Amino acid sequence: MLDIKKLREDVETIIERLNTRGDDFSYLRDVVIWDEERRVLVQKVEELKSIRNEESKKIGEMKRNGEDTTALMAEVGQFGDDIKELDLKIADVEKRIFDALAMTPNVPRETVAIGDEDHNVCLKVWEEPTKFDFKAKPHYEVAEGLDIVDFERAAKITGSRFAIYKGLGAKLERALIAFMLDLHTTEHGYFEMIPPFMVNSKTMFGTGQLPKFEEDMFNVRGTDYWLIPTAEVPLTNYHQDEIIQNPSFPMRFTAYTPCFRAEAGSAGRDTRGLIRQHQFNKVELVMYAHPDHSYEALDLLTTNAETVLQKLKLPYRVMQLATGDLGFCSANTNDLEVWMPGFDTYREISSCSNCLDFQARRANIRFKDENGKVEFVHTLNGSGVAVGRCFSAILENYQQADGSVIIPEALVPYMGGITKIEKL
RNA sequence: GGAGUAGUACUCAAGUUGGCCGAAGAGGUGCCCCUGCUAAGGGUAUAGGGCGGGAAACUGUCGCGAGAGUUCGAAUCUCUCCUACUCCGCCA
Repeated sequence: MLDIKKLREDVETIIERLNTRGDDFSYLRDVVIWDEERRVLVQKVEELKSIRNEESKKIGEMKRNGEDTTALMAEVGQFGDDIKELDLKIADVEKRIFDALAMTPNVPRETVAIGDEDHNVCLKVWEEPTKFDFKAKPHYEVAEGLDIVDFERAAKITGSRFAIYKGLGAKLERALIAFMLDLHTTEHGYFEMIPPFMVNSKTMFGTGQLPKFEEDMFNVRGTDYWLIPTAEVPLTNYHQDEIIQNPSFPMRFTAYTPCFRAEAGSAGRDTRGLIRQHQFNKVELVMYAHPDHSYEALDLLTTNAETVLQKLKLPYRVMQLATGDLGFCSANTNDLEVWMPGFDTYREISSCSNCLDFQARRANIRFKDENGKVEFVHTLNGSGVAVGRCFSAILENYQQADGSVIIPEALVPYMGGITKIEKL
């Protein structure tokens, strides 16, 4: 949620910068006008309420003294209707403002390149793409060759875009989850949680999924519960409606959860394999940062996610997203893209974002500093990393000519000493 | 899932024949005094926050789980919802 006070101050600059996302945000000028209307109405109604409060108090005193109050009661009664009418007008204008702001994304950081995804900037390349002396297969062919992922039966028991991990495939997925959580909790200072995998609408609003992206989520029929599209949702909302006393920033949370996405707008894209599933596993990293230091926190968060890929020796690059490619809540996002030999390209495996106070305003997450000043925190989130895509990247980068897959050294302890997955 | 009870400030808790309650009291915490440096005693302060007005001092309004209603006026009455606890049912 944008700060209405900032919008008041300089609506033109904000519109200009929002427009770099590739949409038209000139409607925000109306929002500023509505806000002025609102303040005029508020002043009027509060004046009336003040009088009414005073007169009502007087009635109470008079009644106690046994005086006749019918005249005064009738007089004050007149205020009631005016107050009611003004309150309705205020509610109406507030709803218009709220609805508009609820659908308005965050303002991109000034330093972010302007344009669509072709303008994303490569900040870093780690290691050269893996070389093979045979033709590298895509992960789904490797997986099916080893019989460790079953797409057909998943389609039978559920539907398309689902997978069943089997045998050493299931073990590898589980090993990755444990490896990532251990890394982040013991070496990077994150606090581990297992949150609910369903959340209510208010929580979905807090992190920006609702109201705009409703069709991308799964809603549990007959309830106000939604399957989480990422653990960012429950983790970021953990301190929803709270004032955190003297926090030690950056506060760090991590969780493994499955993630559920309807993929409404991606029919026909990535239909084969594990890249785009309705359900996938992810280890998520969430930070609350001091407003003055949230970009340092973003660097740290990105580095923490990178460490996963470095320890697994998976080549990747870091891309700073251009304005047109930024997510709704984000002001600045670094994507980690892992090298996928089977596709001969880099694919996103983590997305690390600084949302500034945008989500904190929506979820009402504040803190009180030593001076007693109450402020919104800055929230950040990033994958640390997407487990299914990491699994796929391992299959593609560690595949051998005979169809087997070497287990990355860092994972061997988590695989019970197994160093290679071979066809049985 | 059924039935009942409750939800007041950092904590506990009074207040529910509507007005003198934005809220007694206790604990906790801050500051001061006495003693002394281990207890203990006395005094005093301690809603935060949202939304407005104001250069500021300050001030208005809304806040007693949430929302709506009745009324000149609601913590107190009515309705809906949420949460916790107890009992029953079911169950990993």
